[in-house]
Amino acid sequence: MKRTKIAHLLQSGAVNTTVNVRGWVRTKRGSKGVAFIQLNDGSTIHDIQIVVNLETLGEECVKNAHTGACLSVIGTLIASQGSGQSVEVQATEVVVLGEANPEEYPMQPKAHSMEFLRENAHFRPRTKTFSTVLRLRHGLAFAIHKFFHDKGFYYLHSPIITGSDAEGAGEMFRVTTLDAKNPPLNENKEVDFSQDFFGKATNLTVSGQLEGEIGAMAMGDIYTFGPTFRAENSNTARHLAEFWMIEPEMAFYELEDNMELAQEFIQYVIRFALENYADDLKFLDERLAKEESQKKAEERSGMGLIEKLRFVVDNDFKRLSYTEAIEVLKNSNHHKKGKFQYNDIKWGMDLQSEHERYLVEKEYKQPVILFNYPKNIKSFYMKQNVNEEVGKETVRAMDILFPGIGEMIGGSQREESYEKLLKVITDKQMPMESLWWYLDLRKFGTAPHSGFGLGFERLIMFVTGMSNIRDVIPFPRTPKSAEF
RNA sequence: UCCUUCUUAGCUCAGCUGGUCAGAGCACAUGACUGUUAAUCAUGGGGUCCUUGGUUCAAGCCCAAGAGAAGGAGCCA
Repeated sequence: MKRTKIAHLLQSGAVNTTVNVRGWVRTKRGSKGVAFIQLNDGSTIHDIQIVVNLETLGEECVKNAHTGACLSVIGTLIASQGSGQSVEVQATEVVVLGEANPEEYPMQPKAHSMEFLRENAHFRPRTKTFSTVLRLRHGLAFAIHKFFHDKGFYYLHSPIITGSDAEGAGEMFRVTTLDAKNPPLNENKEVDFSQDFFGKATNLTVSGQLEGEIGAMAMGDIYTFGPTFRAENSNTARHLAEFWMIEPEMAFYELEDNMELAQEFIQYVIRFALENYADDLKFLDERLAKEESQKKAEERSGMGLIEKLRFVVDNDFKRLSYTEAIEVLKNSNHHKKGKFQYNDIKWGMDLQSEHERYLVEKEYKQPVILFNYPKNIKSFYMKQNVNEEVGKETVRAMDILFPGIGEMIGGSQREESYEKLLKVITDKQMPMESLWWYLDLRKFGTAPHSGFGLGFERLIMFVTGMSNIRDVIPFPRTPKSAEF
């Protein structure tokens, strides 16, 4: 008999039909004559209740239906006599496809700590919270493709292995087939990468942006969406060594167009989640409310998860130039009372996360777009603003800051002038030879263009309300941790 | 990488000033119960107190080193 997914079963409500459901046991309970099994197959957050009449079917058939076991159940979908659910399956046949020895199976029908679940990442998707996160992760990925596709953007597959070491976004993972114990050396006693697989030193990509610009300078609007890798030894709830990034790159976009697109994009995908994953979000909303109620009053965010998402969808993000932001910080009571750890606020400094958090969480209480940053603290490829006083040069960069997350998006208008870009590269003593093709884009048919990068996991964190980035990716990669 | 904290039963944790301190709840097993919703009730099994070394008459508790984890910082997305 053909299997019906639980999501479909609950939606159709076709009572008095015979169905076959298959899934994993959440809990089993019951008395002498009847057993109740909560079965879940991942298709929805909701379980289906299986009712087993032990007198007619015998106790043996559910003896091994412990938490975690996989079952195939044939039965009749009926209106439930109980109050916890509207329909249930009155079983006529229960087959245990895969047992789960309760003495050894680590998952239990109770709340586990997120740490424990990370250590059991192979069973983690069987929990309510994590399967909900995974459904939303899928939904958001789909929404991202839909948003860009509907706008006429092309999905460009930037390389995972890169020979370019000039992206400057962070420490890189070396990719090599050379013998780690005994690598070939050149005259200078350095590793001779000319003998390596690619004939040169290669790494895992830290960003697809530079390749994205190649796409934009021919296809107009493109986006990349793939894994990126940073070998930074950062141990925080907001960083991963392997994470997914979305990087659109658009020809003929100025910084303002870039900011507009970024806001529209975030609002679109969040609206998509609200419209298509209401049940999952409701569960996360309640979960977060429970968590919040245990916090001290001053640490509470004051808004529920769904409320927060609606707010972001319905309101324009606050736009603020870096220079204005410095003024706001300087004039804040927080600063005057010396409450910032780095309280010496002056133009030209890189904003610390406490400053960003103050702006987003205390001053404006909404997403904030900061733009026009000092040239000296930003990347080489960003376009410089014109007519500025000496020592106060800025570039057309923008960051979008989110409450609880920090930087969600970093982007800029790119320098399209060959001469200006060449000068910056020379001044910064960057390796010209690996950037020849990047410079060629300016030499031949250059155009104003812009783009940004969005950390997919940080978006998922915001939408799900999860507080640790390791809990929004199936297989987190962090320093000292690559199990599974 | 730095700072702080943590590591006791399968899980979540308690364990006071170093001296009946090997404990609870849940889970699990067995039994009871005619429809349960984290079912309930009774009984039971279950421990390298992270590791190593030290102090002490005596260490789960104090000290040192190591391992792992969490939170914060830096870096960033």
